[in-house]
Amino acid sequence: MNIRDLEYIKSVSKHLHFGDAALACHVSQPALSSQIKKLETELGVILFERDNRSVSVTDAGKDIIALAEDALSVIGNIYAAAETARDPLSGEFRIGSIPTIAPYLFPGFVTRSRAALPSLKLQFREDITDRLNEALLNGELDAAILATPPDSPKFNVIELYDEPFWVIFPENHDLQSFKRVRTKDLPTDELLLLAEGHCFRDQAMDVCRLDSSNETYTVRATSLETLINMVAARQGVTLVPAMALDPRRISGSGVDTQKLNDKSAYRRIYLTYRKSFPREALLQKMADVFCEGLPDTVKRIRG
Amino acid sequence: MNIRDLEYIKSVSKHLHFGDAALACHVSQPALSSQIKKLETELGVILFERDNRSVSVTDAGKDIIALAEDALSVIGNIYAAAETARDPLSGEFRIGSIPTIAPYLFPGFVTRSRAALPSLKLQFREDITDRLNEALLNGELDAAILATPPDSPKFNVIELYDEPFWVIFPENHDLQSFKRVRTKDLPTDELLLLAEGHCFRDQAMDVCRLDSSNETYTVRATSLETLINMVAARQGVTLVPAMALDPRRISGSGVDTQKLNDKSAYRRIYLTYRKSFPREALLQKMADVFCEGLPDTVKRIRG
DNA sequence: AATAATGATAAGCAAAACTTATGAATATAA
DNA sequence: TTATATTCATAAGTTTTGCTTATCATTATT
Repeated sequence: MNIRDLEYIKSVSKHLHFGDAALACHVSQPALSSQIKKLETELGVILFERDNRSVSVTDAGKDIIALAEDALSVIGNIYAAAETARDPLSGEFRIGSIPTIAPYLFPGFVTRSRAALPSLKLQFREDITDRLNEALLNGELDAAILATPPDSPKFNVIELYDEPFWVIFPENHDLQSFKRVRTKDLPTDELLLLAEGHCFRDQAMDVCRLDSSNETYTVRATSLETLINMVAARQGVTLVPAMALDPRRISGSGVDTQKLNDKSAYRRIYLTYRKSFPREALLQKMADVFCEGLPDTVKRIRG
Repeated sequence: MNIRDLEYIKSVSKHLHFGDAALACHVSQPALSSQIKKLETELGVILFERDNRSVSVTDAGKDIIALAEDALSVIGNIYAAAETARDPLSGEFRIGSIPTIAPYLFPGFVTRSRAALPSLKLQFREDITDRLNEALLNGELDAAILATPPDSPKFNVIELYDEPFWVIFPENHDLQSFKRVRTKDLPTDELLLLAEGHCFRDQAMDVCRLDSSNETYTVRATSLETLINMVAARQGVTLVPAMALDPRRISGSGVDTQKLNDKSAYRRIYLTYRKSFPREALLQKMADVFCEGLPDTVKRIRG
């Protein structure tokens, strides 16, 4: 038996036509026919029932072709493992993050990684923490940038940075008079929050010592942009993580900002990945690239 | 890459010695060495670190050899599946027959095949000839027991037996006085027939030299049971093939029977299958099992 | 009856894999 | 130190395998 034979029978079972199958395998039809015949002899099993007009897969053939596809998939993994071993900084990489990080962290990262990791093919996904953790577990993602500690014993993390929280309030709001705003100064009845499922909602409620029983507002934004716009419309005040403070957006938009001055008013950002993920070197390098471009409003942990 | 290459690297990783590994693979040491070198070139990864005195597996090699062992295991399953499938007397088999054969032939066949073909999983279908031929052609059936010669040049047949026709008439009918009934003696105006599409209808009309223009009756039964019951109700007389004569059903039911005494008053029963069907041995065996249990009223062709 | 489609077969060639013989490096023993 | 043994690599030549092109046989279509 031969790996190519497995490709041949897979191809025939797909095309149900020896000529087309051969074409797809880049060999002549007689070559494919004779290899299949030889394999059938070796196995002692007819895989395809064919007359001069049509081809079908026998019952035994179905079982064997399913196994052949399994084997080919494992062999594909061998090539992939080799490629990874050859250069862990190349290949595909799927990374996700949450709506309160991705828009502020990923754009700069893309730019810098083009230089630092030129042969890496990145794919991004933005979703809430729970779904990212799930995607990570089942292998849909290779890593995620999260604001929560590892969710599973199968995960490892690289700690990236600590991100303080800022208050955003309308111009001429009472908060303007404070030199240093602390959580106890916040008008919790005016506080605008993200929707359920967003971890920053929980984090904001946490530093303000609110729990769900305190909820009086029906505002459920799904982005910080929305929250800031609502503050500008004098609907209330809100908290945002430091990275969301874009001076160009803030200035002249009718809102003011202050750093929240409690020691505990920050969140830690992690690069999370499966312990079994084999490209450790790539993860370290990516963590570096993430941290390179961080603004001074956050506190790096690495480097 | 080659399946044998996977065996080679597995062997080397086990022995950590090229000579011993080659011995275990029944090849010369240079053959094994050169194949491994070629594989390493193909993958672009060194699998074994060797100096002239010792061999060790590289980190990349460990991953790849683990995958190679996975692949070899799946390939082992292919051989195992083939071995299971090789027994042509095992597996699924879908067979069909017509309403004037199936009820009389299949029950006994099921019983006997449980002994003779214990690992065969049989599926039965009862339908009219045309639809069985169609099902056979498009692979829905593997074989059919029919009373008509092969319908397509793609079919082969095994001839099973010749089945005489019998007359069934009400007790005290005129036919009772005949020692030997011949077709010319039949009261064709009293003849009850199956519905269109049943081959036995055509066969009965044939021996009686009737054609469709002679039709005067509206009786269109779809089973011989119905015909016999109608005869018992003195609605006419009918013909049935020999296998349909169940003495237990006939005796005391108000009907009498006589074998039709013309030489040509019989039909031949065939086991029909696609020429391309690969399990010839199974078909022969099944033909034997079918013929084993035939009553003396029919004339076997085989054995 | 002619044409097209399709899988099988044949003949010849090219590539791959194997064998034996030998080389090169190094550890071991005298 | 020098000879010997061990071990993987290399070389040369042969066998095996797999491929290509050309062709056949069968069957469906026009």
